Amino acid sequence: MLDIKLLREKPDFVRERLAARRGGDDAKVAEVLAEDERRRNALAETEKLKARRNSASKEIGALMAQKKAAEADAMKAEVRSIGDRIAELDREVADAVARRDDLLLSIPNLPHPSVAHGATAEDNPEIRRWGSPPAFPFKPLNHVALCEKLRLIDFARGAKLSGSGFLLYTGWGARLERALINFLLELHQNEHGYREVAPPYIVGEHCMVGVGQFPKFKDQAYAVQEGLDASTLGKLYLLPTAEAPVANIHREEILLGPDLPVRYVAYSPCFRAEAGAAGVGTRGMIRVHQFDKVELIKIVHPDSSYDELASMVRNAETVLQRLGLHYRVINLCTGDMGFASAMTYDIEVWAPGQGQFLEVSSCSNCEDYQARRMNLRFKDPVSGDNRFPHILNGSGTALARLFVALVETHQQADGSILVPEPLRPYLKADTIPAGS
RNA sequence: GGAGAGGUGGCUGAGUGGUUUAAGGCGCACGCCUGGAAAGCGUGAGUAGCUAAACACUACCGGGGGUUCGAAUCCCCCCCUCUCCGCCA
Repeated sequence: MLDIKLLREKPDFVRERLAARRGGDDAKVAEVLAEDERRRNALAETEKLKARRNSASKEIGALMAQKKAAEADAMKAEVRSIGDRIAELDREVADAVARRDDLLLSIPNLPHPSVAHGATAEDNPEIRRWGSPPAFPFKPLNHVALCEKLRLIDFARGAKLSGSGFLLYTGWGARLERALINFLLELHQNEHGYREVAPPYIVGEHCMVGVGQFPKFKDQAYAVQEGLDASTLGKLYLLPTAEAPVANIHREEILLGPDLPVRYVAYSPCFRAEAGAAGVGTRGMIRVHQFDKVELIKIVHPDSSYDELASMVRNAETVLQRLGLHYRVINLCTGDMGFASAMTYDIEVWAPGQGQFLEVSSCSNCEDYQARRMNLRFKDPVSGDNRFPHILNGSGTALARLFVALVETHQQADGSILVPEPLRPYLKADTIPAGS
């Protein structure tokens, strides 16, 4: 969430930054400030009364010790009426805080000043391209045809088991998926300095709030309940990204300065309801309800967060370079950025069978927006103050679309798929044979 | 799921209704002492709110609610940890 002090001190600046976003509702600023004002007024009064009550209670104790019961009783009556007013004011404070915080939780992060103004994905500046689209001396197939021909994925039976949007990986397909997961984890751990963690795949609601998934995207999550006990519904959710548990690992802690930067890499499946997205580019593996992803998370000092973002993007790019896949990096404009992000780079890989770039990684600096929501702080070694660190997340990378680009790019004239050299130790094969 | 025990500051550990503004100890920071150190002595130190800032004040003893003039302490609900039992990959 945003810093309430920033809203108090520079409300016009906040309004202007919010207006630059798609869905940035700058009208909420005034509502937040009104609740904050109500809270402070009630708080000032209740604290004065509490000070009076505390001192009076001590006096009562002294009077009773001196056996002055009549005087003590008179004071008790006075304090009792103060107590009623305190209870009233405390309710007002609690109500104002609840309303203020509900509003704050629904306000997105402010875009970094350098982010390009724009409305849609059309306005995202392209930063760079790597490699070039492969040229085929034969008619290349798309991944759906390839997967069916090589029996990598059984789309029909996946849908039979769990409905459309769920994949059944089979044979070489399952092995390739597993090889990719291991390749990615080991790359980021061994070469890029991330610590590997394996998180729960079900997370509490507070974690979803912490990273900014909730309350806005509640309709996109799978809620789970315990058995038939519907009263447990709404407490636990299947994770839409490993960011949800991993970014929250240190929530409500005060990290020591030397602990930073913290860098984690985690594999997890990701579950997304994709409500309302049916029929939009849903053929094959491009948009599915469950996919695998290797996620990168960093918790860093505010001064170094943009350097850390740049290196995170390079870490994700390394994946595509090693696998010999053509890609481009774009910088999301104000209108296309995610809810919690101050700046986002997307990496899009070229899928020859689709004739388009597919997003396989999104690397964001959320600055202190998430840290504030999860009350994660660090002790600044210079000032000794407790401050909010910056939290970054990036896919390193999403697997389903990587799978698509890989098989489409490296398909051979004989129908086999050439396995890129760095992946061979993991798959224990040079090619996926045509007649598998 | 059942039974029992527990949750107090960075750690340890007192505290069953009123100078507790949470004792004592360990550890920490600073100072005195010393040639230097240790020991000793002294001082300080939690988190947040409020404030332009500071002082003061308020809140915080797992979380929430209640009783009371006053709650770490009494009552109720919940969460977590540990031990044993049951079930289980």
